[in-house]
Amino acid sequence: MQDASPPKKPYHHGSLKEALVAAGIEILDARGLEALSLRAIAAHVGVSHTAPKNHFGSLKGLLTAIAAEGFARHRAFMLDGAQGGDAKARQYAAMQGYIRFAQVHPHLFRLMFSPALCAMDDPDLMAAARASYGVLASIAKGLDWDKSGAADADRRAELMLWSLVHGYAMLSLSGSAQGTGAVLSISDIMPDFGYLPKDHRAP
Amino acid sequence: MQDASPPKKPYHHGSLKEALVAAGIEILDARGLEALSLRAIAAHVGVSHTAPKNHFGSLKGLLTAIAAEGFARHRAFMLDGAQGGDAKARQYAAMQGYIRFAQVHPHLFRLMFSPALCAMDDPDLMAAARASYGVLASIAKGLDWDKSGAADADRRAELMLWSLVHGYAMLSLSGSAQGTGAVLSISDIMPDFGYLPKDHRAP
DNA sequence: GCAAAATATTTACACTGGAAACATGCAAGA
DNA sequence: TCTTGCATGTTTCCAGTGTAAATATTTTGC
Repeated sequence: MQDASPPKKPYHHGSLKEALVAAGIEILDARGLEALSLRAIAAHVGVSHTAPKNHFGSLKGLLTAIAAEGFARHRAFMLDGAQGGDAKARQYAAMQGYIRFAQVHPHLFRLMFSPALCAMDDPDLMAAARASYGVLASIAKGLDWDKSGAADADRRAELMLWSLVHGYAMLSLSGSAQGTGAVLSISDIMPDFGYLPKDHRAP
Repeated sequence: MQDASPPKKPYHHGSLKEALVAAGIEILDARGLEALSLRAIAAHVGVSHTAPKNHFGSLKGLLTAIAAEGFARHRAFMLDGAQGGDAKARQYAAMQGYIRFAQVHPHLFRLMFSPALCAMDDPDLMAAARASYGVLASIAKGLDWDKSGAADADRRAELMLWSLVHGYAMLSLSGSAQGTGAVLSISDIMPDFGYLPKDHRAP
């Protein structure tokens, strides 16, 4: 009787593919993008620096897989804390989750939007990114922006919301916005949410 | 009788410092970030690959200078086409200029907001970035956002506008937003400007 | 003119990602 | 059981990178 998990069980290491992605995220969080070399990731797992090639083809392939996993966690951040709340609470949780993720995983967040490092046309990455985008898009409807009644009003409202939140997150990481390093709040850029409770968790 | 220009006139090359920055931007526009190596820039100017060290200290120093020049051009893009117009035309020109710059110099634009590549605390870079930000901030007042009357309403309106425009520009470069490659318009994310004339110039 | 400083080159080194040849371990078929 | 085939990793090598140190060359100040 075999395990019910997916049939692909690597031979030697056990599950090198996932281990490499996990190691990449650990290094990214601990030491930043500069330290994220193919050799460093491989050494962290305990294999030679050419082992990843079998699974990912090249460094870009590995970074793409890391970014895809990043989008999955990104989505989880947005969904976290929104279960069982009303519409407004869900809106707030999603937007604040977007920003909180960028603060907790700044280097991973940048990697996820760097076409020079990731293959943006990778199917897995696109699927993960779209799933993450879907969370934000679903709450855009309830914001009641763009009351023009135009045919593409929904799509435009999504793009507005995404641009606003993404821009705020990016600027805060670039160090151009502020130097305090304080916890960012969506209410800084959305007056409508100014009355909502402060962050319910530490950074 | 000497020239009235600033006293610092380099000795051998004539003006290596500026030539290196210009070469860097050329390579960036023509071949992207991956091709922007210290050796490539030096070869483009015709000096050894260690020559830049005398002027910039390290690659990071050179990239920082390139980013500073980028902010200067960025500011020029926002001011371009806004001379003599009314307030609304100036608002439109600035925002559209912000986005158009990101489209014309995508790699330079990314570099300007990459703390891993530039020294964001460099005085020259900070001054150039602040000057560029000032253009956007000056038009934020006229947009009449955040009518809450709060003490920091102005600063918040600036941050909102900046986040919105910057996020839109960044997302369009990441390839996550759309695949058409069409000319971006600020009216895509600002319904208020939907009635304004289309771009008055080709991309 | 001469010493000192600024500017640029040469050389060397540690590091990177990738390619090729080789070794190892698992699966299935005779 | 033995053997063939394939997926998985390692070893070795290579071109390329940024940086440091020693050296050469030119310009400036006196």
